[in-house]
Amino acid sequence: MELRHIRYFLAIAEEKNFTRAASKLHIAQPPLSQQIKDLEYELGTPLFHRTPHGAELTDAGAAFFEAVKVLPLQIRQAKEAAQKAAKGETGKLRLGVTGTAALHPAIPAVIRQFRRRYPEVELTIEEANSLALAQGMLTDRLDAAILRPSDPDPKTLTIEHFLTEQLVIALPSAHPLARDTNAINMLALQQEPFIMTPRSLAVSLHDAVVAVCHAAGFEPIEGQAAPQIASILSMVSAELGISLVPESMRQLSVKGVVFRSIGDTASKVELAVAYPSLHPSQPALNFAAVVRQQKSAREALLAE
Amino acid sequence: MELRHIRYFLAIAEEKNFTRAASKLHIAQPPLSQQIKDLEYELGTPLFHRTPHGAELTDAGAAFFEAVKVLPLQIRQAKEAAQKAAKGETGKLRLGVTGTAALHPAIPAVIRQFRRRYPEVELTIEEANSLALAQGMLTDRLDAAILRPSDPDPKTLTIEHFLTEQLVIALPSAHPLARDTNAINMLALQQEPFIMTPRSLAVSLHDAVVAVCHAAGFEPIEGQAAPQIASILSMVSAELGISLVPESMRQLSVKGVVFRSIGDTASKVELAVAYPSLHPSQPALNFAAVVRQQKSAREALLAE
DNA sequence: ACATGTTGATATGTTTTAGATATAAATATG
DNA sequence: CATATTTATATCTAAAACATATCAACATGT
Repeated sequence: MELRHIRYFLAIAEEKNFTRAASKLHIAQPPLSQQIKDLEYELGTPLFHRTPHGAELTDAGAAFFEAVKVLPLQIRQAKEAAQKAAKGETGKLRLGVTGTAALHPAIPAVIRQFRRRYPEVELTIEEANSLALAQGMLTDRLDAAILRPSDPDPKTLTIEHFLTEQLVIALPSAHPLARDTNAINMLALQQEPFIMTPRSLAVSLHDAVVAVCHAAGFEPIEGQAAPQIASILSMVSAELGISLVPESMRQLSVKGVVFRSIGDTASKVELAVAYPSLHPSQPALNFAAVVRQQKSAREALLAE
Repeated sequence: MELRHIRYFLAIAEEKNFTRAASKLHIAQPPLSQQIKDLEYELGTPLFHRTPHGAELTDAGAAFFEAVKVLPLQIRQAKEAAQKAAKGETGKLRLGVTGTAALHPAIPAVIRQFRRRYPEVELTIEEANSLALAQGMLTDRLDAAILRPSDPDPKTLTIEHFLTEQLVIALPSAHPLARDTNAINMLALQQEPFIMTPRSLAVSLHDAVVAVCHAAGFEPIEGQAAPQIASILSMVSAELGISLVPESMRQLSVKGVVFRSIGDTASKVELAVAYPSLHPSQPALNFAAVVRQQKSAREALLAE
């Protein structure tokens, strides 16, 4: 039995007439009779009473009709389900976000935009450092991530730049330099211990901090290591040292910590969207597309 | 899209391997690849990731799988539904029973047997006189009936004899002849008015009564006409006359009525099963078969 | 490292079968 | 009773499913 038999059977059941059904099916009447004959042979029972004015269902035909009438709709829905999944309109997106990015207002904006555009995609968000995110994507635990890119990232990931932000200085509020709200010259910090995330966990942030110091002409004194942004700020608050953090951290107001701009040296850290190069899921590609679109919108806004 | 595509797709999804799926489907591997390619083209998206060690579902493939995995079962069930209906194991039987037959113990036995043999058939029973039953079958209100056959029944009905029963005399209990429990000679009744169903409603019963009188050598005096068996007996009870009724009526004990056997003359009325000759429903044929079987059983029992 | 055995894809020929055309048989209808 | 319906049958054609042979890609094991 093939779907053709079902389609032909249903057409005759509806038209109650072989000839009309055949023309509706865009075939001639003899092959239609033939196909129904084959179907009846396979079922072992006639499905229609043939009369000189058409055809009507037998009891067996009526029972068969009840069982198969939903099939064409089911087939159409199966097709649509496959196509929606292929377009990434259904399914799931396991998204990773690096800890120091979640506070940037562009990130929730991107996520909001994605949810609006793809409401049927089940979205789960995981927060971790950039290294863990990269590994998550390679081990198929994550589909895409917002992270701070680093050049030595393996070629197995596709990374698309999203935005660049400045670094700012996080100071204990009791620090002498905190009295002034003006920008601070980096050289004034060359004796301070720098609280940093270990390079192994967040390559690009670490390197950016070091680069700023080098540009100012000194090597930073490495103070306490801290794996997450929250712990950095509480260490600053505890007066264990100072830190350079992305400016979006200003969103976070922590007691005993003030932020100051860098006065003399240019600095930048990047946020990017990443997904596996090998078999990226369609929702991941769609998410990257939303990021690109948001990036254009941001840049148009900044250019005004 | 044809069911072949679904079957092939499901086989590969299960085996996760084109070659193994092909041998399971008893076809070679190239046509299988070709069919899947065609299916993917129709859906507009790949369904499998081909790898050097087999094939696994894409997201679209997984969505398609969820939608079509029940189809083979559904097709099988549709087939079975048609076959059961064709065998008369499902559907309905609208059965008519003539009023003077319902009391014969063989009738409930037949119905009980049919219900046991065809438990999924919806059975409705209607009681009416033989004429109404015959018309009901010709106007497709009834599928089969137990009735008292009469020769002039149109050739549009198939009638199969079931059993023959004797007539007995129904007397008011105050009647002088009721004092004796012996059989009564018909000639003793030639002055009594006979309460009868009109010939137009129950040809064979009427004719049988008249035949018994003729055999005894007299013309019965027609008394009150009564359409149903219950009214005959209450008229006898009211001493409006006497009546000849099928012996199964002895089951009915009506106050003021006694039954006596006919002493001298042979008499018989028949019960038969009937169904339309033109398009008998399978349940009707099955019912007739149960009647035949019950008839054999009865005759074997009586022959002992 | 390289031969070997997997995998699925491609090319081409054969066979099956769906469908077309022509016609017949059956049965209502004017 | 002729005519216009209906579905069924016979025969042919064209499409498509399938088979065989072969290839290309990749993993694996000596």
